[in-house]
Amino acid sequence: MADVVDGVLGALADPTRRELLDQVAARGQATASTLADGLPISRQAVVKHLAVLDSAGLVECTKVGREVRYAVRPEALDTTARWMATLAADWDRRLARIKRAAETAERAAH
Amino acid sequence: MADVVDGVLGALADPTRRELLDQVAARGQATASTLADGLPISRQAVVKHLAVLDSAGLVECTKVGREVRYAVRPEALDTTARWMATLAADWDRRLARIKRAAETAERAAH
DNA sequence: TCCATGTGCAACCTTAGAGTTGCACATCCG
DNA sequence: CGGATGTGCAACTCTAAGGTTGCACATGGA
Repeated sequence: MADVVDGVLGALADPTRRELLDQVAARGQATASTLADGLPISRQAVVKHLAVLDSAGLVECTKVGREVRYAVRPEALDTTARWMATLAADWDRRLARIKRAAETAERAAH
Repeated sequence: MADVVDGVLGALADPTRRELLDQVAARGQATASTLADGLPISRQAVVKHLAVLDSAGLVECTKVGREVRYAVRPEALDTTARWMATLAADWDRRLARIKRAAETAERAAH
């Protein structure tokens, strides 16, 4: 799971890749050429981004004739969301414990 | 919220920063010098990472005498986790709709 | 007061990655 | 078949980010 999270976080760090994901999700399917039309970057740049997203498990690609269609894949994103939520909850628990300990010490000081 | 998510994703993309967050969370409080002792990088590198984490809202720092203590702050992480979970759910809905449409078309073709 | 400890600041090095361009290769269609 | 369209591959540029080092500036304690 750590590998998945690592890949997803690395992939989502780039705003352009998030934009690409939004586009692909909105269209259901999309090719690198089509996506490049709607962005201020070249097709090759889009291809590289899609490769990163693919190795992170965020998209999958299918060859249809001479074109390659990309679609979104929610599993890795879901895994990462759960990891993050768990981490946040863990932090909350630790902070609550620390606060409690501080209050106890405070009372003892009086 | 987009700003928060952007900052958090950028900050969490680096493995060293995730390690730092783990350390800070585990200790409750920690200084840059202390953290640097347990990592193969210099104090200055740690300071830079903590600055990134701070501007992402993932940690907060307090000056105590001549030292600066860092602590974890869950809000931004929680916000990002929710954003991500919502996005994953959105993708799921879209994919389900597409699948349904495909099956309907399949039936109609017979 | 003097020294040790902990930070802050600034200059510098190095590399990963975001982006580009050019061209070759495959596939569809008139 | 031959041209148009869509990809793949490779070399190249450029900037930002991670990391280091050196030194100056505070603060606590003997």
